[in-house]
Parts: sequence; structure tokens; C-alpha cells
Amino acid sequence: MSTLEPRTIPQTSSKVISIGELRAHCSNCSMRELCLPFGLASSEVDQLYSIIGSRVKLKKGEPLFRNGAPFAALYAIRLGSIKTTMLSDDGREQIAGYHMPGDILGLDGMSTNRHECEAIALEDTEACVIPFERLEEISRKVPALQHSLHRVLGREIGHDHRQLLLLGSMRAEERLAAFLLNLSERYKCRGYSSTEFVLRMTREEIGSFLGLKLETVSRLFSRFQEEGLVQVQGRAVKIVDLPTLKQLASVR
Amino acid sequence: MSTLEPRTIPQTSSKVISIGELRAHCSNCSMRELCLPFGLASSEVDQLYSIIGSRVKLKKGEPLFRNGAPFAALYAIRLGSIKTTMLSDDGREQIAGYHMPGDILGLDGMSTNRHECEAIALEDTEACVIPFERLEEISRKVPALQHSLHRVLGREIGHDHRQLLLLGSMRAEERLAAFLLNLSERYKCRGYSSTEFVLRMTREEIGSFLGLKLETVSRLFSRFQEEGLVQVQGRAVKIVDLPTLKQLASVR
DNA sequence: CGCGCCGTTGATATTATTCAAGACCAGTGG
DNA sequence: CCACTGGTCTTGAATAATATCAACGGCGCG
Repeated sequence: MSTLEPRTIPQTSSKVISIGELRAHCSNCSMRELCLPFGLASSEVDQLYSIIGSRVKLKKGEPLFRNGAPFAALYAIRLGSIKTTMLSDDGREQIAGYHMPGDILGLDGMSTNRHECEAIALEDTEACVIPFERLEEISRKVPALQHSLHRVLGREIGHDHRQLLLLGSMRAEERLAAFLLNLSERYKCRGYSSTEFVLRMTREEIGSFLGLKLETVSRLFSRFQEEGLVQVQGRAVKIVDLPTLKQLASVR
Repeated sequence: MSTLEPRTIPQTSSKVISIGELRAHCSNCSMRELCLPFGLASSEVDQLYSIIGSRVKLKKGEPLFRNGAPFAALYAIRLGSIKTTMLSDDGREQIAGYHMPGDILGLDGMSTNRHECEAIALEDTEACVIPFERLEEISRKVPALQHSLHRVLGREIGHDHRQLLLLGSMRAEERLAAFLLNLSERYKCRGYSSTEFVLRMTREEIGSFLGLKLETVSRLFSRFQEEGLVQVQGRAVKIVDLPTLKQLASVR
């Protein structure tokens, strides 16, 4: 089954909800502060909402889009979480992003009109489909929306650069500390606890994201626990000593 | 001397050429095929050109913009080369990009309205200043330009993701091979030799870019030379065995 | 209940870094 | 013209960090 036939909707078997079935609207979506609508007046949000043709529901492990699939839309996560992975020719994979509600996915497709990575749900997940041509169209009419899109793009680039810094110049323990702090911060922004959360990735996936092997990640968790920085039980993490963790990650 | 006072023009002592002095125009710039004008009709290029307020000339080592500087413009390199570096709080730096003519810089500033990295000239360099607000303005009127900007942004994101793959999952020799192939490809696109070129970075800078130490880079160059993959003399590189190099980098 | 995936931990191997010394090269000033 | 200097590059030896290999325990699910 080729992933290359042109389609507007992601290559997945999951249910696509037609717009008629939607009750939720951007303006009462709990993620509007982090997502594309941020900073828009309500009439502007309405225009954005008007082009959101559908939502997608994904079960754990299902792809939102696959490597090489035609690019037709951006996706805003409403619920759940998604990893994006880059594939090298010899089969190795590198997790490039770990996304949660409010994040916008699919930006990588804008240059070649093909997605250049895979986006896989880490748990049951729901995302809004934002047809890109229509988004371009209305963002020409609505400066605030254009600006918002640019802000999202800049944020993605900034994040990638910080991840380059992490992978290129931090040691293993610094990487894990930075990872935990990053999650902490993002959960906080979303109104969840910044000190207790459940990881949605396996040790192997965390390792891939951080440029480490799964055993190294596991050992580090154990050591952090010994040293009283965190409490870990499988994927449940509780941050105990935030200051030391910050110092480790050399993050302000 | 603070780098934070608001200015439109980069914080540098270099000469800024007013528009009156310009002879060159986008449409006869040799980089138009790679740069923002790509795919635009000539009247559209004229509109783009109309907002390019000035060009900047930088001497080797001078900054195009500094970390934390206010974001007001994108920059298109006409001539020369520029590195962009991320700074961690404890002073370490990571080179996030190695840019050459036709590349667009400054995209990282779009989210926070501050540049989040430093852009330093690696040799005498010339860049066009593209005021961002005006670019947003005319890209609302000119769909092709809007699209071109999005393409540039997508390209940057795609490039960053490939660099994440490199830093996160390739071994030292694979990284250097991939680096050389990437340069080869880019020089080729620009009409230069794809097999013989001069590096504009020191071993230390290459190391930073690749997440390695300068000694490791030096040893790898020596080994590649022994193995007949390249000929190296200081910064002058000649690629001898392209196929093996490609195989090493596991790049198609 | 058993199987498969996930996570932990130890022993060992490998890779890259660190430390150190010296060569090379271009620019500078005597 | 030459010696001097600072930055860059190369190479070797020792060391540290992380990966690899291997064994096992636990948990969830069919």
C-alpha cells in the first residue's frame, strides 16, 4: 500500500469527524491560548474555525501522517500526544518532536509538499485538520492570523534550535534534566501539574529523542531518583528537586 | 554596550548601503533561484525588491544580528557565508547553521520578536535586508510571495530536522561524511564545483556544528584522506570517492 | 496462565573526549 | 629579512562517557 497517493486527509483508518458533528469551536477550546487562535479577536477566530474541515481521532500507534505523504493540511492537537520521527535510509529513526495539545504539526511539509517525517499517536489522540491552502487564503485576509501562523513557525524553528543545542553540546544527564524541565514547563502552560506527570514514551523513545540509548535513559532515571531529584515509577514522574534539576540542565 | 536597544538595522559597525546606491536587483541576482524570489513572476519580484531597503556588508567575524536583538527583518545572503550559533546559559555554544548565498536568515525571531541566536560572518559577506512587517504586508497581496515565504520556512524546518537526525543518531564519521555531502550538494546548486571547495569554518566550528570536538574532526579528516575518500589541505577539500562517502552517510 | 513488551541492572566494549605536545602558517613589528 | 606571536591544525596517549551485550523481573493483555 503506497503512502503516495494524493489525499487531503491523513492516511489512517481512523474515524474522521465531519464538521456537522462538531460541538467544540476554537473559541472554547482549552488550547486556544497556545494554538493558532492565540491573540486573535473573536471574529478572526471564527474565520479560522470556518476552514477547519474536520477532526481526526487516532488510536495509540496510528499515524497522523506518514513520511512522504502529500502535504495538504496542518494539524492542531486537541487531546493526547504525538511523536514525530525522522527516518534515515538505513532504517534508524530519530524522534524529532514530542507534541501535546495546542501544538501544531505538519509544518515540515510546507517546502516540498510532502511530509518529511512521520507523526504517530502515543496514546488516543484527537487533532483538528487545518487545510493549508485555505489557511494561506484567509491568512492573506486576516493579518492577525498571518502573524499568528508566523509565530507558530518561528516557535517551531526556535524549538528545533534548542534541541540542536541539546543534542550537540549537552551530556546525557543534562539532556534528561532538560527534557524533564521542558515537559514540566509545557504541562504547566496547559494547566496541568508541573511536578507530576506521566510520560507517554517508552525509554527507547525518550532515548531516541535525546540521542541516547534506552539503557542510558533507564540508568539516569535511577540515578536521578537515588540523588533525590525525581521519583520515578515506570512512566510516572514526580519532580522533587526542581532547582538542582535546572542547574543540571543549565537552563535559566 | 547593550544589544537590546531597538533598531531596525543589525548591530554592527559595518557600512549600510542605502537603496539609492544599489545597482543589483533581485531579478538579476544570481541567487534568485534559491532565494525568496524563486517561482515568482517578474512583477512579483519587483514588489519584493521594492521593500528591500538596504544591503549590509559584514567583515569576517562581524555579527548580522546578536542573540536577544530585536527582530525586524529577514536577511538574504548575497555573498559570503554566515554561521548561526545558539548559546547555552553556561557559555557553551552550538552552531545551528552554516549559511551561504541564497539562504534566508533570521527566521528564528518570528515567534518572540527577538533573535534567539547569533549570526556571525565567516568571511566578508553581503546580505539583503528584508523588513519583516513589509514582507508580511506584501505577501498578503501576493499569494506567490506568501507561498514562497512558507516554502522557505518549511525548508528551514526540514533542514533542522535532518540535523537533529544527524546529531541524534549518527556516529562521528557518518556526521562528517554527511556534512561534506551537504556542502557538496549546496555548492552544486549554486553553480560551484561539487567536489572541490574551501571550508569557511575552523575545525572547532565544524565540530560544534556536528556535535564533536575539534580533535575528532581533525582525526576524521586525516582518516578520510588515508582511506582515499577526500583530499584535505587545511580548509581546502576535494572529494575523491563520492559513492563511498554517500554510503558512509547513509544518504541516498 | 503465558507471552510479549518494557524496564532495570551488571559487565564489558567501543567511541569520542581530554590532555598534552608540537607543527604550520599568516601577520606584525623590530 | 627575520624572529616572534597567536591562532589553527595534527597526532599520540590516557581517560571518561556512553553503547553494547546479556540476564532477569515485572506488568498488562489476550
